This record gives sequence, structure tokens and C-alpha cells, in this order.
Amino acid sequence: MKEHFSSVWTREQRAAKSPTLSRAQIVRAAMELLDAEGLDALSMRRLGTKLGSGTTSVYWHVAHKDELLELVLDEVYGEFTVPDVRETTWRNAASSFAYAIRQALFKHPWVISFIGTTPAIGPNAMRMMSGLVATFDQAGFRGPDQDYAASTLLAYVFGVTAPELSWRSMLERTGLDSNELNASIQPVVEKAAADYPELAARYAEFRHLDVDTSRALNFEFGLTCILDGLEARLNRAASPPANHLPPGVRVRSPKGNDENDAPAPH
Amino acid sequence: MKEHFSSVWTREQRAAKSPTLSRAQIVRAAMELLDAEGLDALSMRRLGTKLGSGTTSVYWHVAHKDELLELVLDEVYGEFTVPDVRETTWRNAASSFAYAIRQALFKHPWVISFIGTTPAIGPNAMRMMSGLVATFDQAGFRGPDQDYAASTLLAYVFGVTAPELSWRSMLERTGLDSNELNASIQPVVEKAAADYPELAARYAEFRHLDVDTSRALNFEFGLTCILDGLEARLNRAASPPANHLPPGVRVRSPKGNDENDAPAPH
DNA sequence: GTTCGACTCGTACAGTGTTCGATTCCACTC
DNA sequence: GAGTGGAATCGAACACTGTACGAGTCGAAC
Repeated sequence: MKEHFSSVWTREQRAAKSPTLSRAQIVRAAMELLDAEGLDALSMRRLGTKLGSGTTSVYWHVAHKDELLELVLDEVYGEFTVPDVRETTWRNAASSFAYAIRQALFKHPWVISFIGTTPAIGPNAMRMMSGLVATFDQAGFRGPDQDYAASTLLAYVFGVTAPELSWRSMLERTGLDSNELNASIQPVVEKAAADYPELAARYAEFRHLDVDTSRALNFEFGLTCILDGLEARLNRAASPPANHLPPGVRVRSPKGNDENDAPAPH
Repeated sequence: MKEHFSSVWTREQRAAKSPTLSRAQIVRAAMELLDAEGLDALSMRRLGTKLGSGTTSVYWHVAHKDELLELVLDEVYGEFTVPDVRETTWRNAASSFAYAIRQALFKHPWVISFIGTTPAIGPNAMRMMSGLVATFDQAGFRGPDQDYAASTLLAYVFGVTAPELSWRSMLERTGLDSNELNASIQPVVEKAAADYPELAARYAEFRHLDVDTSRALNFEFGLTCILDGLEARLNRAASPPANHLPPGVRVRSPKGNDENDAPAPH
């Protein structure tokens, strides 16, 4: 019953003797395929032919497709650059980090599909986390709060960017531009929103806004929100030693089952 | 070149004459399959046999699998309950809304795979958005800020919950419990973190913490962060009429191309 | 009783990830 | 130089997948 945890990073890379094909090579080819034609374009057969090798040769270097995806994922994590916090304020560092991720995601829209679902424990992910945690250390967070702050920021960025990416992919698929597509969706939305007059009113009111600009503003809005929230916590922690345990959360769940997800305090 | 936008919600449901099979029925069966055995278990063939009908009969009620997924997605959105804001403060409403989503996601872990990538314009998604926007209206936000606040909260909740779900699915797959799995991953992480001593030190320091508790604390941490940030903005807006446009963001992109994703202000 | 549309479904196609066993190739020892 | 063992490649085959197509069934309206 009990299987072991397994990941590309648990297994050693296979010893190189006559490397006509290598992991690095495979990963690069996979990335090119993904960037050029998206997630669906990456099949083992296409990858094989692109590498000029047999279809199944890849399987000697990589256990299965999921491992390959772990590798390319970490490759993208390598592009999430954390600025050196010693050169600016933590707010600036965190902010431009967020924008860097956003940019990298636009470059590799396909990653969002497995960014929360594939374990990110590769070396590049580690490097990124290390830098981000350092940022929040310098900000004044202590203990696990450093991790919490980091994961909060990451969660937000991934969360907002996901729909943006899907929007862009829809643009590509349909060949329309932003405002055309918006107009094309409008009737559906309005029909669905018919039962919620105030919502319909809003859509009518803001229909003229440029979609992309609105998205950019949205991103900035949430980002400053989070940074403000973090700052507020810092200031609060400065005076009274806060107890971060919300009521209803047990410190250790009695058995493997974990139902300590109590609703928020009232 | 230019295709039209298309979604289940654009097409009318097919007229019912002798409904031995119906959309509602299909969606219910699909949900059951998904909840019971996860995303991979939902194939059109299995769905057909579960419904006691031919494999391809479903295709008369639904154009293709993606449409079916749009339908089940909206079904889940129906479980994201927004509390009536007139009965508490907006903070409490937003907070328990966040926890409600979290709970619903735990119940249907598979949705996270297409929650940002499939357009959410079904009636239930609309109802939810309407309620959430109303919450932030009552909080004091005006204009597009209501949308921004809503999408910020949603983005965060989806973003943090995603890795939690992947964690849980790994638990199921391996049959280990939380702390066993954690211990099993530990060496990989430590090895990868070897180059980042401060990171390694952190992991050693907090290894004893219960994973699930830590995750719950993390969720609460980020949530209060966002609520604090929103509140700060409300207070700020009370006195000076803020200009939310960050420098470097054009109000309208000149052509379809949208490169107004300037880095954060320095 | 015929006709027409709603609806079901079997077959077939092109594609997928992956297994298995055979094959090639190279570095090494005797 | 012949021989051996493992590294690496690869072709064929298996069990799947989503879906197009066309033939078939059924119920009601004329």
C-alpha cells in the first residue's frame, strides 16, 4: 500500500558515458516546443522527432512525462529572479519580484497548468525561495512568518496571473484582439448576469475600459494590498508579541485526518 | 482566421423532448466520478457506462469534453457561498467566504486544475461574483476597485489552496500520512537546499512543526494580510482622492499588443 | 401511415503515454 | 585484437484517449 515519494530530484541523473542525448538537451527541446505551440504540442513522439531521435529514447533519461515536466517547471523557476534585497527596500524587492514572475509567466504561459500541482523542489525553485525568504527576513519577519509571507505573495501572483494567461490564450485561439473578444463575450455575461441587476449595471458601466489596462491595474491593486497587509503586520508585531493562532485551530491534529480548517473567527 | 468565442453558455441547451439523458444528469454523474476518483477517471467512455448509455450519446447534449468541464466547474462555483454582508462586517463576510472556498476546494480537489484556465462565466460563477462584489461595495469600495478587491481575494485563495490540494493528493497516492510524507521529502529538499545554508537552517528548525497546522496558519496569515491591506486602502481613500495609476502604465494600449506591464515603481 | 426531428449508439480514426525486448555502440579487460 | 558488459537507442505493440460519422431508433405531428 505505502508507496514512496518519488520525484526527478530523488533519482540521480543517469551516468554520462556517450551522451548523444542528455537531460539538458531534452529539457531545452521540450521548452521550445511548449513556448512555441503550448502544452498540447508536447507529446513524447513530437519531442523525439524534434530531437532527431527515436520516440522512446527519451525514456532512458527520464522516467516518465511527469518527470520531464518537473524539469521544465524548475527551468522556468530559474527565470523568477529575486532582486538583491540589500540594494533596496523590501517592498521594492518584493514588488519587482512579483512583476518578474508575471513577466516570466507571460513568456511561458503553459507552466501555470502545473505550477501548484507539481512539487516545486528543484534547485531553481529552492534558489528562488531562498531569495524571497531573505527578502522577508530583512523586512523584519521572524520564524515561520517568513515562509508565510513568501507563500502569500506567490499565491497571489500565481492566482491573478492565471486568468490573464487564459485570456491571452483565448486571444490567440480566436485571433481577435482584446476588445473584440471582450465584446464577443459581453452578451453571454450580460445574459448570465441578468438576475443580478447591480452586477449587470457594473458591466455596462465599465464596458468602455480597456481590458488589458484594467488587468494591469488589478494586478497592482492586489499587490499593494498584500504589501500593505504585510507592513501592517510588521508594525503590529513591533509592539505586542502577537499570538498568531486563530481560535479553533488545533496545534496538532490528533490523527492523520486534518479537519482543523475552522472558519475564520467571528 | 478569426473564430468566434464559444462556450457552453453561448449555446442554448438543446430542446427537451424525450429526455432519457439530460445535462443535469450528465453533470451529476461527471461530478461523482471526479469526486470519487479524480480528474484522470473522467473519460467519456467511463461516463457513458456510468450513465448506462452509449459512450457517444453524451455528445448530443454537450459539444465536447471541455463544455462538460465548464458545466461541472460552474457547479462547483455554486458551492462557493458568499454570506450576506448585511448581517456582519465586510471583513467577516470576506473571511468566511474565503474559508468556504477553501472547504469546497478540499471537497472537489480536481477543480483547481482548470479554475483559472476555464472561463468562469456560468450562472453560479456570476452569482458568486455578484455577492462578493456586494461585500466590497458595502465595505466602501467604489468603481472598478470593487472588482479588483474581489479578484485579489479570489486569486489569493486559489493560489494558496492549490499546493495544499496537491499535497493532499500526494498523501492519497502514497498512502503515507502528512508527517511521514514530509519526512520522506525532507532529504530531497535538504540536498537541494544545500547551497543555501540559511534555507537549510530554516528547514531544520521548523521540521518539527505539524504540516497541516502550518498550512492552516499560512492560510490565515495571508488572509488577514489581504484584509488588512484592503482596509488600509479604504482608510487611505477616505482622506485624499488617490491616483491609482502607477507610473509607466498607459491608460489605453495603442494596438492589440499589450506591453503595459511595467515593473513596479521604484 | 408516413415523415421528420430528437436522440442513441457502434464503429472507426488518429492520437496519446508507456512497456518490452531487441539492437547498436562504446569503453574496458584479457 | 577479441570479447564482454553495460549504456543508450529504438521499433513494435498495448491499452487507452477524445471525437466524427453515419446508421439506427423512437415519439409525436400531420
